[in-house]
Amino acid sequence: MAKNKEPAFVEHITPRSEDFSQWYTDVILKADLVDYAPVRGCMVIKPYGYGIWELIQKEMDARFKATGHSNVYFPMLIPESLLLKEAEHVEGFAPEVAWVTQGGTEKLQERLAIRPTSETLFCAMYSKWVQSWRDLPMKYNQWCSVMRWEKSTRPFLRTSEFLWQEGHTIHATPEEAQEETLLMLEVYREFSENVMNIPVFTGQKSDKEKFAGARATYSMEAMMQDGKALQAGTSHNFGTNFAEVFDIQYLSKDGKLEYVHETSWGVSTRLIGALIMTHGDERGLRLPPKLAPIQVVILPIAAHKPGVLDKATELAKTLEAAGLRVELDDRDTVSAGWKFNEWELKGVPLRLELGPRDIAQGQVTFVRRDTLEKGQLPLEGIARAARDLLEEVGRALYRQAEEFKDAHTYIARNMEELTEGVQTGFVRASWCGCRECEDEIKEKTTATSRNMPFDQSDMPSDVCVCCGKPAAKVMYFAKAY
RNA sequence: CGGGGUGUAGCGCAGCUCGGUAGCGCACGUGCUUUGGGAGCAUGGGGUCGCAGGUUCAAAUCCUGUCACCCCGACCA
Repeated sequence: MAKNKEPAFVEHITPRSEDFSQWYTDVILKADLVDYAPVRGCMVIKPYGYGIWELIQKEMDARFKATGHSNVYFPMLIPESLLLKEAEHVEGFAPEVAWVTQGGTEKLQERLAIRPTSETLFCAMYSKWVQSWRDLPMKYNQWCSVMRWEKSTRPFLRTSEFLWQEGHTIHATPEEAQEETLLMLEVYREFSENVMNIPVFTGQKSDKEKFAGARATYSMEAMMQDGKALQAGTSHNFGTNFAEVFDIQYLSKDGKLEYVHETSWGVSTRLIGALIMTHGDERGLRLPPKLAPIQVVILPIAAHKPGVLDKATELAKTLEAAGLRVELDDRDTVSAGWKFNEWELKGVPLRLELGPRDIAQGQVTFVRRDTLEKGQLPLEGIARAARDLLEEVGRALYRQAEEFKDAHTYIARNMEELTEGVQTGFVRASWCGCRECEDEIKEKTTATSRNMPFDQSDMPSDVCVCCGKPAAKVMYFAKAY
């Protein structure tokens, strides 16, 4: 057999190196994460894809609770008058709002927006609920879907309706609100690195790129394997901007009426897109162990031979008892070779093969999805060994992503270097801070400002990469999804 | 929104130029043989050709419109 030929399964997925976009589409469809819905721009998230989202929710929600937040549910419809209250906010979202204009057979007196985000609704309710400083802070979160009438869509990255969580909090002081804003960004960063195994750039957005109605927006930006940026989570500080418009006031300790300071923060099913584009390879998905709906797949080999299936079932039970998410693939309708490729496409982090030879020697054959490294483990103590291996897979995925990120992060001192850098990655540059330069950079390179790192100490240059005037900030630039 | 492409069986495609009984591979059903990297043979089932108009004795094929999806741009927290 010709060893240098590509294996047959490669024909089923467009090579990642050849066409990254098509590869992405092929992988999500073939791994059975989503399907296109009959509604324009909408997708159905299928069981395997939704399983990933459920695990994201579970991990994320525990972190929200641990930082003192409670879950609530707000309606999906927003009266037009409410949405129109904050001018900057409306301007930002108006072009992509879907409207309900009729109820049953009657035309509505006032149009209702299908929520593109819920700041205005939260504000309306907060203004009813807050009386005194004793009511503060209020720290709520909701898991829901929102709708934005996007012109061009891609599964998980940009769809008309998408699932997310939106946290909305109000505080007595600016200091508390800022602390909350940065705390939740930190929650997102920790989650991304430890649960998704994705390194991120955290920092503050420019005025141009900040959220409509926010005083300050912070983001985490992840680098995809084509070098483009994916905004993976945002945290906003509104100051008293919305409070003044919606009249959210409280009576302070010394008896004065004060406006509350408000924050909001969110992540969405876009994170699943980030997983795919960060870790995926030519064979398909490589899921981080903490988010894999199936962490270990067990393949009985020559399952018709006596004892094999029993032993495999026993192995599955042992691992399940140890708290692992296990699938025993005992299908007799497809060959072992087929199963190998299928589970690799679906990104299961660890595969255990159990055949007559393994059983005779009291061992199991393992294959790591991240490296495809193959070896043997004793059946004795297998649960512990499997758990250790899964942890190592997670660490290895992170290391690999981090190496890629570091190798594709460049320093630019002039426009030539910036232009070249954003072709394959992120560019760290000094910036004067003015909108004109940001626009010019986008015009010339199609790259946008991503965020300004918190550590501003290491300036690439003391003049702006674009206009040559004195530099004010270190900014990352990249092409973005 | 602009440029390019694609819609024919569950999936991948051919047929369209030049109108004349709907095809192929995979998958699926049944039987036997197989089983450690995408098994083999035999046999069988499945399609208002994206949708709507039009031309014609006759349309998957020609004409008009429309919808959806993919890629590249533009736009966009």
